[in-house]
Amino acid sequence: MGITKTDAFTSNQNDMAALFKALAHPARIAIIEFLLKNEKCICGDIVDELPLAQATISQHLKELKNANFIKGTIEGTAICYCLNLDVLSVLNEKINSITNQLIVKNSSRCC
Amino acid sequence: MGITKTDAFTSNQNDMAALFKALAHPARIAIIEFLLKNEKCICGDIVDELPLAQATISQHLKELKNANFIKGTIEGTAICYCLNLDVLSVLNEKINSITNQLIVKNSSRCC
DNA sequence: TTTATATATTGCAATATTACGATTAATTAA
DNA sequence: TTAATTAATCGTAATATTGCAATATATAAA
Repeated sequence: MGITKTDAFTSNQNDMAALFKALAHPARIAIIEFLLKNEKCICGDIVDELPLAQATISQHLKELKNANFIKGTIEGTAICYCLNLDVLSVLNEKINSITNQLIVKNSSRCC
Repeated sequence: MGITKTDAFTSNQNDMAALFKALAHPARIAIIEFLLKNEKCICGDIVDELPLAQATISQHLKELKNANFIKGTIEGTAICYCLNLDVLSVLNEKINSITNQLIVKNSSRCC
């Protein structure tokens, strides 16, 4: 059906999936890497950097914004987008937690 | 177009996006959580646990397997699926790296 | 006010994903 | 061999995503 059975899963499972989904496209990874290495982080710069149309990049920025990975402030006609440390920290901790649980459990693994 | 411009991005960007994509569904998060807390990890058990049809779960398992998050060994008529620590560690390090870069940079942030 | 500049939104076509019933394949038990 | 069990694959319908041209919106400069 192409539709995810959201109701069938816990809100934590849905939230985690949404975080990963926001990062599940190379353009959005590229945007995050670009924001990491640049002080100035205006949409126009990203359009110059990536081989995608302005409308497409605006769409990817919107998805990253919806997932709270980035935040934008208006600077004249331009918009300054920056990474949001909070959400990245949350994601980091969740993956750390899974990896650590697995390391502990790994002595009694079945495969 | 619904098609991602894979050629336009670095292989590292594509690889990272693929890892995140494999985790971008609540059912696959649920499968990973299930494998984390259970010693026995056979497909049938997951079908009992999740409110999805066997064919659907098999598909999700295939995606996790393709991304190397899980590995399966044949046990009689059943298949024993387990988490692959290696890939989780790689993902963990990548996110750690991004988060740490951002923490260092955060003193001079623009937003 | 008019014009230029920068980003967002809309509409649409192409492709991908999700879900499931039905079937197939492979192994075990009888 | 036959029947039972388990997981993978196929076919298909419904929905989502990606990408872009065109347009809209909003601010700054002239």
